[in-house]
Amino acid sequence: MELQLQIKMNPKLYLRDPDSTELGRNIIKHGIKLIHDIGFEDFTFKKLAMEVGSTEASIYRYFENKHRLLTYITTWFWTWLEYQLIFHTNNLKHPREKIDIVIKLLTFEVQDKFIVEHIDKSILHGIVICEGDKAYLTKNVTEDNKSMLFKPYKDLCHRIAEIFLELNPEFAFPHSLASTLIETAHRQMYFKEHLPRLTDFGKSKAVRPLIEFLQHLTFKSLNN
Amino acid sequence: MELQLQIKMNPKLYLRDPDSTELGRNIIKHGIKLIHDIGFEDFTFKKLAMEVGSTEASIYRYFENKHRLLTYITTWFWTWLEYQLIFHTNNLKHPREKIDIVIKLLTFEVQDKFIVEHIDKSILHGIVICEGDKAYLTKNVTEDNKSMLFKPYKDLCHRIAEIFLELNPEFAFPHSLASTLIETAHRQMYFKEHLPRLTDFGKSKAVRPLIEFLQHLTFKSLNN
DNA sequence: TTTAAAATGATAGTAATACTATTATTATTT
DNA sequence: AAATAATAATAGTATTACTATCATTTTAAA
Repeated sequence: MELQLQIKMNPKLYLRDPDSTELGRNIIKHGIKLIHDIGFEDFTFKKLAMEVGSTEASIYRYFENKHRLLTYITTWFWTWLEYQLIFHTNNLKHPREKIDIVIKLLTFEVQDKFIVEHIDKSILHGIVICEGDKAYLTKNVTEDNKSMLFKPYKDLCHRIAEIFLELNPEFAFPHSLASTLIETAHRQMYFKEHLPRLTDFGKSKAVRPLIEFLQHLTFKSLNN
Repeated sequence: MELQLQIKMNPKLYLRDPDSTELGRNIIKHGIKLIHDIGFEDFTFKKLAMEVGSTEASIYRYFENKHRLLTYITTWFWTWLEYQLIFHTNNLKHPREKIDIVIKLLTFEVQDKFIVEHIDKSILHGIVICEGDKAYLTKNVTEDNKSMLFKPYKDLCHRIAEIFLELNPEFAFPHSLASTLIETAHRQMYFKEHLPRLTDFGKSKAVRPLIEFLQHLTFKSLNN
């Protein structure tokens, strides 16, 4: 069973809703692919226009600039992740099981339950790992934050924090642990692939050691 | 007592050693200030040349591009941090105390023991928090890594990992915990200032809660 | 079904960025 | 004092990051 999914995005993320037109969806689709292939620094709207078979000017009608597009797709990812989290923890009783789901979601080890025809979530996950932080590591954070652009990330963080509190209602740092878990999952995956000496996982494809590390970190931290 | 310090940098980081000339040191000095002020994205060599009172072309004789300059200064920071760590843990017996030093160093709560006239380490710390990750989050990681550009970061990470193993020789993830601690310290400081809802620290200036969080995370993780 | 409105494509253009090259001038070293 | 090296001044190129205009196509409303 898979569910059709349409995520309603904050209108401040775009000039024209990319989800409402064929061209818009193509911008997202090829944008994800191109950013993944050449990296955010080398990515330009001109190159994207070539891929899409459209023009630079047309893409600028959808997004103010490439940074907004990056914020759009990473934000989309956080929203989707929260949906997945809700879905997969729905029938679980024990917070311990829910945390296992959180960790498996962050390491992309959970079967995707939602269909979105034009978004390749595995590639998108790769972008979030490599480029995701660049969405908020800018001089515009404060302004973007006021426009609520990071709300989905905060919502996800808060939801995870609440699960932590289920397990240990006395825990003093649920949000910090949640954001640390999210960031650490991604960063350690990046290190594992590109700077393995910063980890203890070796360069094998296995995600098992990473999952164990994240579980260790989380549960040790929560059991006071 | 303060010690004069000169850090020998990997020659692959620069075209001409900025530490060998007045102009070179000015490039580092004003580079740090300017990146901090306007952010790495808006930072250009032309603007830097204005600040320094020199020309774009002259700066290009020192650094291939602005990304190399960023890598240079962040790498300098890691080397300096390792020196500080060695210095401050020198006479300590118990690994517990050493870890406390590590955490205080990462949150900039330790008195600096080294003088470097042209580098403002407090501003540099700010850059490492906001822009530091951009040094390795690029499509050039692998190549840069082969040129050993990230060695100081790995060395620091390894040194911290060894301290962890002193406390718990059985611990399976010393390097991952070390890199997580470093990254988390910086990221949580960033969140605290710009996206406080991702933390539990509030927006007050106090670093005490952050230090407690990092201590909690580290010691709980290590005591098996 | 026609008409109006909206979206797109094609094209052009501007200011800034990210460089490279050349030559004259100023320091430094021998 | 001559040779060498570093810098300043200047110019120039390709690319980036946009904005503007207008003709054409697509979509929606009357």
